[in-house]
Amino acid sequence: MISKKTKYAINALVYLARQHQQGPVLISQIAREQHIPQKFLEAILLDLKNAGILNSKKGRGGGYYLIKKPEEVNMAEVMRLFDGAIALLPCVTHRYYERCEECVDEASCGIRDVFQEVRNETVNILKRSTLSEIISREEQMKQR
Amino acid sequence: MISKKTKYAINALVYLARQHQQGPVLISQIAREQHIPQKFLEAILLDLKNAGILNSKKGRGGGYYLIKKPEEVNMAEVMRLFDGAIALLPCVTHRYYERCEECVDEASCGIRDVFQEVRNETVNILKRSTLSEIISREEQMKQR
DNA sequence: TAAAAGTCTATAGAATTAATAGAGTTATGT
DNA sequence: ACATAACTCTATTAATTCTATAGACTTTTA
Repeated sequence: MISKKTKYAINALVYLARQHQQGPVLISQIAREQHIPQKFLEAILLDLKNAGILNSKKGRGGGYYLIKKPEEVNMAEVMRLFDGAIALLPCVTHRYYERCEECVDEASCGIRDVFQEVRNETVNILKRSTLSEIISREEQMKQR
Repeated sequence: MISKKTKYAINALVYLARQHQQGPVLISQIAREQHIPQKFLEAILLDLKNAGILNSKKGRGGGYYLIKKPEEVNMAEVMRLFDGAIALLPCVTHRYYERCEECVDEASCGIRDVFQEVRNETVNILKRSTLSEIISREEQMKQR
């Protein structure tokens, strides 16, 4: 399961992507409308800003806004930022690789092979799932 | 990430499947050869027995052995047994369904739609990954 | 009938996740 | 200039889950 942090992050991003290029949005507004604890959300938005996805403006009339294009922000990136590796085994990730302590022979491990496949397929799906993709799917679903 | 419990379970199952129909295997032997803490393994094997995958024989010459055919035990089943749902979101599972508390409108949720896809693809892969499938892949990898 | 082997209950330590509190800093509009 | 709105940072805590261990008990069989 993904963490609440990731889920909150995605929801906030979709919310902000919907008002792309309409100026900064208050943290308090995002928190209220997306049902996210405000203090928790502050930390999340800050991480997204440090990752170069959002930017913020201080003072009166300030808030957070998207700086990447909605079609350039994908779910794999967001998940990695908050939950780390996407793979289900430490020995099948590129960036967070770690050997399984109990492993007898990694090179011929059939389990590893299976989860390698799961990881690849999952990353493929998550990479093509961008904010704009999500929003356009939502519009389609609403129309029916 | 999957839990160590699931990982240990899979390793123990593959180990037992390799000696299918050759009589009971000692817990202590599985623990030693697969590098699994023995007491922890005992609990795992018991769960697998209660799930109808293994059976045990007590007393001298006893131990655990596979009662399902190796081609009938798949990774989806094992993962669900120890880690619960395979899906990454509570709202996209069949057996463990739960609404996301913070969700504004589930019916038109684009995030849900994405993770639905991930879940379906993952379950497909895990279901076709049986013990015999894993073992035959391992044989292939060893030959090279 | 003793030893080998599985079964069961309880507990504890470690790690992670989720959430909150509060002080501090910065930018803005008037 | 300056009050205010808003973001930033550090600590702390509560809750949950995961991993592992201990020990007593029961069953089976040579």
